[in-house]
Amino acid sequence: MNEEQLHAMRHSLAHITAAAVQRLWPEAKFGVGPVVDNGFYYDIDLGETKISEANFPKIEKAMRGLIEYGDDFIRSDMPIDQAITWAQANHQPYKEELLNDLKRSGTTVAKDLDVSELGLATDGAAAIESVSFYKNGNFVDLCRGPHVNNTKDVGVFKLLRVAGAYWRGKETNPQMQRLYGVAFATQEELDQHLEMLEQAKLRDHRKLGKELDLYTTSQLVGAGLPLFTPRGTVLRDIFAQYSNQLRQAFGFEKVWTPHITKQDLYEKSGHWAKFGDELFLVTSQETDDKMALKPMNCPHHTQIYASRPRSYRDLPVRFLETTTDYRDEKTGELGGLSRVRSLTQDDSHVFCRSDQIETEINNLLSSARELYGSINMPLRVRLSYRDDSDAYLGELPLWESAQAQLKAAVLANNLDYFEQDGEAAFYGPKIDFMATDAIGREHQVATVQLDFVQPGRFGLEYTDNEGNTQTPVMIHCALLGSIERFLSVLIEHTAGWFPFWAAPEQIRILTINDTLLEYVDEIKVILDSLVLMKPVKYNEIRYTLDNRNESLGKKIREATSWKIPVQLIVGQKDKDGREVSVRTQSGEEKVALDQLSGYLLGL
RNA sequence: GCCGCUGUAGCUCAGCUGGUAGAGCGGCGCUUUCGUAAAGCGUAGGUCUCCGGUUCAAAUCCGGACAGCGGCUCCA
Repeated sequence: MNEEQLHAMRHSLAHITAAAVQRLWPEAKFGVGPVVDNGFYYDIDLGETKISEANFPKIEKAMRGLIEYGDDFIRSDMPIDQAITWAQANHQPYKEELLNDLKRSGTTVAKDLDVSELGLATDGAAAIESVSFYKNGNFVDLCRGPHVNNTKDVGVFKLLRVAGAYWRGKETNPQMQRLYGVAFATQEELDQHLEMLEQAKLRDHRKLGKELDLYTTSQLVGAGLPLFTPRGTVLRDIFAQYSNQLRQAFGFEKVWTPHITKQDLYEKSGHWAKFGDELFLVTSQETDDKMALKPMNCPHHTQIYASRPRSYRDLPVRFLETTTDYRDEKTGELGGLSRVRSLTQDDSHVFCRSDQIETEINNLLSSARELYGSINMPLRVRLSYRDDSDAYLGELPLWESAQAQLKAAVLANNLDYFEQDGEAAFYGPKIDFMATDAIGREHQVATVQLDFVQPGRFGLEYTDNEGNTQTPVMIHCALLGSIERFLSVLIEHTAGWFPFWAAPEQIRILTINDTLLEYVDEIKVILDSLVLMKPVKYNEIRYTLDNRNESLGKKIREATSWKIPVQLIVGQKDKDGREVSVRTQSGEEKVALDQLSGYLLGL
């Protein structure tokens, strides 16, 4: 089956879903029902009636009934005004709205809805005169098609979930119920897909975070405020150190800024106007100052820059700070480590002349490539541009120039990229690195941002070689992004098998009985003196000893389920041969004691 | 924030239409010193997330809060 047929099949199933719902709830008002990855959905307004997964058997049964009945999908065309009358007569206000849009401009205007998916005209601004309908059985729907010929031709499907979704993606619109289904040509493909979802659950960072004792949460501490255990903290620290080290090589210097600040700072930066309702406010009992927990660090760093006069010879000035920010995200947006209210950024800011932008961005892009290369994580690069809304500060020509410079940098670095309007920060465009989680959702990790706005708002200056006052350009960069979100992606990417250099517990020594402790001491002397220098410098070996009175099998089982990369098994035979049995994911081998250091350094 | 679902021992879960809580793993104790993914026996753990309500009686029904999950919206 080709893509087109699969598409028609899934789209037809969306119609059959709607038809089944209409049969069960005749008062249903329908929105749109497009095809998505692996399936389809249909948005339906049932008023006070709420569909839950408990209703799925009933709906699926009705769908199967329609499929077995074998209605043809029959296309018909209707003049647009007649179609509007039809929508009114059938109490379908959402369809009526779509038809009115079509009549007015030839396309629906909600930017988040893929109009071609909706089967609606996409020919630009010209008003259209007639629209097509498809009918299967008693269900008639505005639709461009195409569909399969007959309801019997839809393959196999399964309703997966129901979720709320705002009409046309606008928060102020009524909320509809979105019925999601997956569909494939054969039962085997459907089973494979469901099996893949099951496998993905095993990599879920929330599950592994608990199993591998990386982080925890507490109802007393609050939502979106994860607590990191010793193991999780090793991961946080080692990646932060790596990220810092990469930039320190390019002249970045660490700074430190406080976690609370007067509101004035954000009013000046422009953040207050845009994000004021997402700040945690702090009250002072001593002064009338209005304070907030810092939600980001760039305004603070501007104040360090501004603390003394700067010459063109001083530039670029590069600041680096790994620090935790606090954002009062909407509760429903929180989840695992990927969206939290306390997020730690490996943040940095370059203040430079415009002729230095290219080199600085290249340095940062190469740092990002090295970091993600070291963990074999493929990323997509998103060039995040502004759109024509009024959500952005600064002059349009500066934006256009900034966007062109970022694109040039991405091209020069041969990065796999796509461009997206409306994803920029309010102060400038971004190069965002996107990673994929276990079930295919994308998350932003590294980001490089060009900012011509904040230096001006804060009155930042330097003196050029002719003695004139100039405004520097700011480049924002985080390589990990939020450490919490980075870890969520890392955990799912590796399924908890972290690279040797990053594993919280790198080595576990497993003894076979308790007569070997003197020999174990010799091994410990070797491990204690071992320090990795790549990719992170001065990375001392982290090991433990399992000397419990348990079977070797049990010790191996436990060490493996903790996903410890190296198990050193020590028994009488190893002692006699002055060697150890090294067990890794790729198998087991004997290593002579005097070669152990070299062996481990080579991992 | 919105829509839907969920919350039982440290973990994974059982507990039918209300009659007052159970398993496996883990923990602890004893025995065992055993070379490649779980040794044997014994034992202690729970105001069933919290607060209210209905009832003779609530883990079970209802309301609220808190927390988690799937989406929507948002992400400096």
